[in-house]
Amino acid sequence: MKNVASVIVDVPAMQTDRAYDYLVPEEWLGSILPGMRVVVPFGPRKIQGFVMELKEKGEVSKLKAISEPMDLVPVLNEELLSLGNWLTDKTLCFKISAFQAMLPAAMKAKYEKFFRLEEMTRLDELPDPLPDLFRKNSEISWKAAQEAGILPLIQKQVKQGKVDVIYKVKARAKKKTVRKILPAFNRDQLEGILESLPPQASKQKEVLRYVSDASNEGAPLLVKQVIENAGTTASTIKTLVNKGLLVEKEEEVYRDPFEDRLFEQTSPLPLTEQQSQAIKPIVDVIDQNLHRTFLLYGVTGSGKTEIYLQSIQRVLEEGKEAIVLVPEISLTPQMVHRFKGRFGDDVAVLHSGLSVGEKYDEWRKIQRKEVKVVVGARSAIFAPFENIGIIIIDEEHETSYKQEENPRYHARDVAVQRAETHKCPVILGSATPSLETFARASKGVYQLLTLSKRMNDGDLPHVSVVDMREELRNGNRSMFSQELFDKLQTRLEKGEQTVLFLNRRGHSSFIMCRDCGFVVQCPNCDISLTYHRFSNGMKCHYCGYEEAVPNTCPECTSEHIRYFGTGTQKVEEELTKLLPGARIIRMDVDTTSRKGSHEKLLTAFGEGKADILLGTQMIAKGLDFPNITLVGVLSADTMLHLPDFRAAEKTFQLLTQVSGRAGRHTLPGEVVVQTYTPEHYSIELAAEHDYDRFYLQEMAMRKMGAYPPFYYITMITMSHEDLMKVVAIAEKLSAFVRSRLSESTIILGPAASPIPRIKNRYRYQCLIKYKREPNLTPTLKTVLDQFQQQYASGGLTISIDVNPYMMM
DNA sequence: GGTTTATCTTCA
DNA sequence: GAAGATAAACCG
Repeated sequence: MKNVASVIVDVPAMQTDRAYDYLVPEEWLGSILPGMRVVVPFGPRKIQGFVMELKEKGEVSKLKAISEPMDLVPVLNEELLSLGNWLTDKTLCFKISAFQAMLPAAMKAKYEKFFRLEEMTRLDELPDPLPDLFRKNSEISWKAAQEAGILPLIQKQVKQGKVDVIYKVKARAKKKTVRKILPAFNRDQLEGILESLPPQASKQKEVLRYVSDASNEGAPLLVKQVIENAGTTASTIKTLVNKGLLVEKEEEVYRDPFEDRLFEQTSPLPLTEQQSQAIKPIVDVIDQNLHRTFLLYGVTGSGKTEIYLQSIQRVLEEGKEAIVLVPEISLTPQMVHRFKGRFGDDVAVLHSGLSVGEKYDEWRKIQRKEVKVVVGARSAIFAPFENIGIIIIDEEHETSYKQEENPRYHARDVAVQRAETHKCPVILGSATPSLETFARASKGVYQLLTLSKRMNDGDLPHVSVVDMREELRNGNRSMFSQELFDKLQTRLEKGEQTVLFLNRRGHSSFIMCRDCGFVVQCPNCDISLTYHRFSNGMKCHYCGYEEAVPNTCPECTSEHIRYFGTGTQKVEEELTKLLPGARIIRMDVDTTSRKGSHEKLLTAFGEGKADILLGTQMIAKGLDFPNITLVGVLSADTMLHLPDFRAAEKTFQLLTQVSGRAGRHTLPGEVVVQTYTPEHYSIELAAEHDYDRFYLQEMAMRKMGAYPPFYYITMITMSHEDLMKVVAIAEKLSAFVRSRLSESTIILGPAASPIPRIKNRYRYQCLIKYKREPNLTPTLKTVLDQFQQQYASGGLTISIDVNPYMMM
């Protein structure tokens, strides 16, 4: 009899990163299955866990029993369970983190502690104010006790055995319900009932008539609607329920994030010659149930989405499911429209803009097989489908597909892994593929499909690169070059729209003293504080530290201290000064933080309510309005100087992407790129729309620097409050790693991180570059093991990032 | 991660 | 020698 469950418990720590065995109580035998969440006793408390497998015998002799199951059916199927193990191996994360990453946040448990009277304890034994409190409630929450300042008092009672501590696991997920009512009689009885009611109860009679009439077939009616349609109130209905004439019931509903939106149904569009060529191999692979990865390399506007849609159509016809990943989808409502438009209610949407509850509901639609297609951001790659027929990753090169916290996975790798098990194709789509992907396509590891023509046969916009040093020499000190300014003005006159694009990184507005050059820095992190006009304060992006803007320089007491840099707010100010008539929409963290505001601003712009859209990289995506004929990039090279070997690649991708926003329809588009380094190949070649040459040039650079795709890299970052300690540990750690890895492997460092201190912790890093290193994972595991003690006691943290995208 | 248990400090 | 602080061990 398999009545022992091995369980991964919700304690993300090295020591607990293994399965614990529990007895399955008789009453749950057969209903507790692998992949379910359960509540288990762990030490003195109760926590959540995932059942891995059922077996006959436990590892130790006496086992505790599972307290209760948290699910009716498994939330992780067999495939996802083994995918979790794979993820753990690949990213060196805790098992529990891997499983939690695969589920919506709503399913992560919350814990709370309570005090309860021991059975034998009488109230008068306790000191004030405990008797009163326990008289009111049989349980006092830990938090409440703490807030009331009586925590030490209660804990004393606990020690004396008079009060007990109990631990509760709370499910975060709440299913949304609506109240509905049903008549408790059938239609023939209605007249009799109406007569039996007192004559003055006219409202009640009206409601009964309405309900009896409206609920044919005995379908329950929404209370809300009855109130509206019968012109009554909640209390009338309540009275009728109390009289037993109506039956009330709660019914579960999905929160619908797209409730009041209509999606116009679309049908497959005829494909161009190139599109048909590209889709053929995909369809072949679908028909043959094969796994293969395709790179769909198509210039902006070449119709990649239609290929996605028709491939999915094929997959659905075969009775299978599809996963579509898009970068931070809340930014591309247009994409949602296209999928909902084609596949209607078969589509679930998972993106960061949804509330926890909404995400949970969308996830359950997938789990219950109520949808066939999921469109979502990174984590949607874990959608619990069981019969996947295709996985599509749009804008494959986007770095948001890499999760920057544990488990540090890349959705692309997970996609390929899942597609292998499901024997289905993966399609990576991009106009500017990542070097890694394009290199694989060139080598034939991926199959390359090319779309070189724009669908409307339009030309790519003309890009002119403006040397800002030249502008400066000519005495133009503003942030707009003469050329950009002239073109802006022409657009305004013609009533056409402009998008102005500002690189945020490295140019956020900091506070600097004009006399001595002093920059206000965060006291906890080695980074300058960012000015926020909203609160007239300065904020640290890393630790959240905030302080008011000083009136005088703390260094030299000069009064010429003010904010610098080209924040979007500042650009907006200058724009209104230079072009007083222009209507501007600004999109940045400040104006888009509220839910739905992003879409609202975009819609307003699309409806022509503004002449200029000004924003950070968030506007680079999914912007597709016919009236945009000018795109301006204010400073193309800010990103170029970051300490990141992908800086050139990112610059190229970004410039290509923004330029693609201009002239997508009948009106021709123009792009102006302002830069201080016009000779840089990433800027030059982006202006020429020449990805192929950029690829060759950048590959040469990567080869020289021994970077991906020629080498794999893994980054180890150590941090500690004590600078000397972290230096010592870093030395020891890298020496150890060096001793265990092969000769051909390059180990850089240890060296201080580009941001040497965050939240008062000093950071050192070590970069490992390797071509083939079978010993790497075991070595890293040993590292984690060996430094565990200091990890636990000395406040050391080690983070390992296999294939990092953030080098800071 | 939280809790209990073992070990070390500190101070009368 | 007890109370308090800190490190180590364990959780089935």
